[in-house]
Amino acid sequence: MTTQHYPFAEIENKWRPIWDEMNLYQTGNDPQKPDSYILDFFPYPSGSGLSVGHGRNYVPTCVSSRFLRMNGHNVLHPMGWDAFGMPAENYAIEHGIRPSESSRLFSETYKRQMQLMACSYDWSREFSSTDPDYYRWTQWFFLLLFKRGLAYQAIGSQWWCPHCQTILANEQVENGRCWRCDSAVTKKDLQQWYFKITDYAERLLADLDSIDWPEPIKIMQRNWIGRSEGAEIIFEISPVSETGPIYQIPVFTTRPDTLFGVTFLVLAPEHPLVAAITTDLPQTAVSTRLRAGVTNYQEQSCRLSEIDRLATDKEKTGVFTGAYAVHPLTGAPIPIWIADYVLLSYGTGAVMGVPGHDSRDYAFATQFGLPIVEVISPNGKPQGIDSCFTEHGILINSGSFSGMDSRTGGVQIVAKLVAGGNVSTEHGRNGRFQTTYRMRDWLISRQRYWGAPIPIIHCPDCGPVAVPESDLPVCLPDTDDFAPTGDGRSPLAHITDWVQTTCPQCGGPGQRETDTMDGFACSSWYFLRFANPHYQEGPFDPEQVKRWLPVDTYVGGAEHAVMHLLYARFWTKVMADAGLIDFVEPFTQLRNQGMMLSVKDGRKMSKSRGNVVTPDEIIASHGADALRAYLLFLGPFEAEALWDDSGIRGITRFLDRVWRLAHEVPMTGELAGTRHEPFERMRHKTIKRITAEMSDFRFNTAVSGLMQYLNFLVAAQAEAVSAAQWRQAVETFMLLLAPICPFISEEIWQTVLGHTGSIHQATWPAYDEAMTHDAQVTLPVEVNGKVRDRIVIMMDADEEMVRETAVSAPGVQRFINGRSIRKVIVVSNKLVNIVV
RNA sequence: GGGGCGGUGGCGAAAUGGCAGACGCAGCGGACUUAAAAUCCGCCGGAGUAAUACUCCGUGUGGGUUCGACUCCCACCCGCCCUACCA
Repeated sequence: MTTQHYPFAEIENKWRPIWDEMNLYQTGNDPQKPDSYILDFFPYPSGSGLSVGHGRNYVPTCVSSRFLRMNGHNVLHPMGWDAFGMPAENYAIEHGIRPSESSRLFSETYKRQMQLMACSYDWSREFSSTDPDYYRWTQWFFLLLFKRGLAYQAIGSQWWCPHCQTILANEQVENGRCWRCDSAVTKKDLQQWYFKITDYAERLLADLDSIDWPEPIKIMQRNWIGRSEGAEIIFEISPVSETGPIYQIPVFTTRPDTLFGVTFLVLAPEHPLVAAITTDLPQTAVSTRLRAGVTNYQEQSCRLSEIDRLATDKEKTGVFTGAYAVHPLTGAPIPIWIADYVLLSYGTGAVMGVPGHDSRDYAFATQFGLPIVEVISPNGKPQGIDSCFTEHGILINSGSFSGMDSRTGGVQIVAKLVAGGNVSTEHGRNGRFQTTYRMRDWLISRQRYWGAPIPIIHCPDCGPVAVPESDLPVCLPDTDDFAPTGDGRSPLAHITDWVQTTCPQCGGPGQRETDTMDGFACSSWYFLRFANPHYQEGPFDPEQVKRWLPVDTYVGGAEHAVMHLLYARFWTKVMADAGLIDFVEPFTQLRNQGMMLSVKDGRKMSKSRGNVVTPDEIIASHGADALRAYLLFLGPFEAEALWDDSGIRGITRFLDRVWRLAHEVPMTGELAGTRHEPFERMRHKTIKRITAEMSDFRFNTAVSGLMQYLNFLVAAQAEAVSAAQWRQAVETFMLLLAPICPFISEEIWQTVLGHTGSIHQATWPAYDEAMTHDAQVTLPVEVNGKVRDRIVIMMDADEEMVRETAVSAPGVQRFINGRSIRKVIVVSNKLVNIVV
């Protein structure tokens, strides 16, 4: 019986229920075997379901898991849902259902599609971050951070998305726009909860060196953390009157060496000291105008959209406050300005203006006619102030520091300030060495319903009090009234029954915190839960976590480079500090799959662009095996790939030919007396190659390697190969193909080859190194770097012999043409190059 | 402005110091067929030549290192992505 085409639908329908029945992908538990934990990023199910683009993530990890299982590993390859958050909630609002319902619908679709693609997850470990059994422990972790002083409340001017009606964290604002809905964001003052991730900045930076992550991701994290070494320098303000208070303005600078070049100070418009120091002497017309100007400017910069304010090419703006600071080393009066190019949230919210050596300060000074002083020069001679010089050099015009190298000088200037400078201060010093980080604390409050409630009770007498662990979870109340109200408070605030409670500390009346947690809290520890998702005694089972964690291979898109991946590292370090776990990095190896672009417009596949191809349609028309193989074949795992429907025909043809070959070649009968040598060598070569490529995430070349092996086998049908050898070749082929194309390989394995067990529980084939190359090799022989002839010699032949054979080859002689040979390079088993 | 990634046939790509274009798509020619589909065989970077053959050119551009460079180094051009007054 020879069937022309591989009947994918029939074969898939046959095996799906059988595999389910035998629980094929259950996590291994054999103490003799090594354990491997291979994990996909926690997906956030959306209403549009999966596109083939998602397969770029899930298929490779599945193939890897299958490969490891066949290589004798216990494999933990689980899947679950990061289901709190706005898409589910917005969908619920639009469709008049509850978010719990929309979340369930979305994750069911994801699961169905993943199963369609034959992703080999252990579904018995599935959970959702929205299960009270799960978020109970997310709340437990909140309390852990709270008790360790790492969760705190502060009032702050925060990003506010008018469309989503919620506060956003810094990293959720992209170019002044909301990362989810793309609306322009504004600012709003609210009491918020923060996690003190900045306490871990140094360790988050340092430990990057110990993990096997793509270098670009590490670089992005380093940039995000933004460590910057310099000094804090304190400027005192000349008192406005004899009795007035003496204010101090600390500034952060990376260039203390330029201190003698300071000609002004600039505060952020929102800086708390602005109102206090702005000259307020109503008897003079000038200062009244100043005060009005400052107030006016402050209002203006609040109103400016973030996009405008961040536009670096716009003209510098600012106003003078009327106040003067005292230069800590020279005692000179320094005018104090405010300007929106200084950010309150970085450093101290104030900078010293050094127009001679900072391009922004230069632009500002030029704009407002402020003096420019040159204090660094490349060669120690004044260069003039027509432009600003931002490099290091030799200090000039810097008192006793003149003539020093600016790096040395900077250190000495700070040392002088630490000792007290020339101008006395109350603290006895005018500065110190200081390291600043660009990273801010992690804002976790969300004024939305669909999230894990923050487990805090506000008591008028005791302040914010932790909900006792025994009272967890603080469940989300069932309500139909979950739409945001636009007043900046969570919808939970309107559910009085839920809000009103008693203080666990004093027993008096208390009110529940109504903010919910950022979804990134849920995804900061889920990888621990998978080790034993049904554990009830704590967030995770310490014994199973010891066994499986940290995650061996973690796979997802590069877009989470600074959010999820930084938060999860932070929580892991907190857990380690609390003695809960014995490792400090959650993901030993990270790999990023490339984006899937549509061939239609060359852009990322997304529902809004209308260029989505779903796995459902491809599996219906070509089968799951073809989809899987094609996804891998498109290009390198980590590179972006273009989805082009027409290319999948190549895979379909390949599977049809595999099907036919397996049915056509003779696999029973007498073993011939002699073994077909090249046939056997090719088998070993292919095993070696595919094994290496699978281990190395080089799935695209693994697929083409299998195609080449098939081409070889098809051609070998013309050769005299014994039935036994054919059988062995077809078995090997199916085993190598099994992780990529689980259905066709299983069908041939059991039905054609007659095995009784599943191919997915079979052992990966072994190869003999000695058989992975031929006895003879053909070497190209070059003359002056150009191939002129080929010689056939024995593998590992003696170099002298190779040289002689090469030189005497006719094509070579023709080109040497009597010239003298200067050098002969012999690269063993590769090539010969003759230099004449 | 800063950072990252990339640039190889008509297309997706392979080769990471050693025969550039494996493997596949599309295309062209042929076989089979009444015909088509499917399948199979062949060709498939450019130029020169009647031509087997052969020669030359060719991995964004220009230099360099090397017996030898898609690969390493320097400079530049182009595209995409991220980030942005971070003091």
